[in-house]
Amino acid sequence: MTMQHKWDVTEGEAVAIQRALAPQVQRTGSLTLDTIHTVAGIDASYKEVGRAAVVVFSFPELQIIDQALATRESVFPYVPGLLTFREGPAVEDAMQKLQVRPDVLIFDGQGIAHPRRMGIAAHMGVVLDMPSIGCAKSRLTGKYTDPGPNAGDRSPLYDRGEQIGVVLRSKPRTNPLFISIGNKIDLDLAVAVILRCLRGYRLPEPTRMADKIAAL
DNA sequence: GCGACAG
DNA sequence: ATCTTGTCGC
Repeated sequence: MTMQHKWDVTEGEAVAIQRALAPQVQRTGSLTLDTIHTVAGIDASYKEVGRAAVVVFSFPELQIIDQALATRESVFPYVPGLLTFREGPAVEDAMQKLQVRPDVLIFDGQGIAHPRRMGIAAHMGVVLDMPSIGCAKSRLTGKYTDPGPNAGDRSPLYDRGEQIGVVLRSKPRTNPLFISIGNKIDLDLAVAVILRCLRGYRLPEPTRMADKIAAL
């Protein structure tokens, strides 16, 4: 059974929560490219307060059909590996304001490509009990060889004997994206969804738009 | 003990 | 994440 947890915790408690929640991540799902009709991009920005933006797009048309914004006092500091405890609260608020419940969530951060396999996409996927994908702009953990120079070229991301994600060249002459599953989806479908959300920019349309809207 | 380190 | 103009390259 999935239940909620508090966000007002110490770093030690945050790590304990990640370890306790990790077993609840579902690395496969029942979704397919044909049953996905909506995808949402999620991102947050920080100044005095934190702002989280969620933008829902029709899929595969990629037209905006809903969006929500939420602000929250930033309490937890940015600590590599504990990003969820900084951005999670605002994301949770924004998700609650949404009128449409998207089929898949795309986060600007890691999914299971994380030391404890609990990056923000995996964590929020479990808490919200929704399919989710991690689409980070840089590496947190894992080893890989640079993917080829063409759009679509990819190479596996490994850590401790298992593949935890895919390093994807989304656009020529730009740094690759780090794709990993969040919850209730498999890696192949996650990559397929990201590829179909690309529109000529390095970032997929959902997170690119959420990024733009979250910026203060 | 020395690096690495999502946003 | 954020501070920040112009500039090199496709």
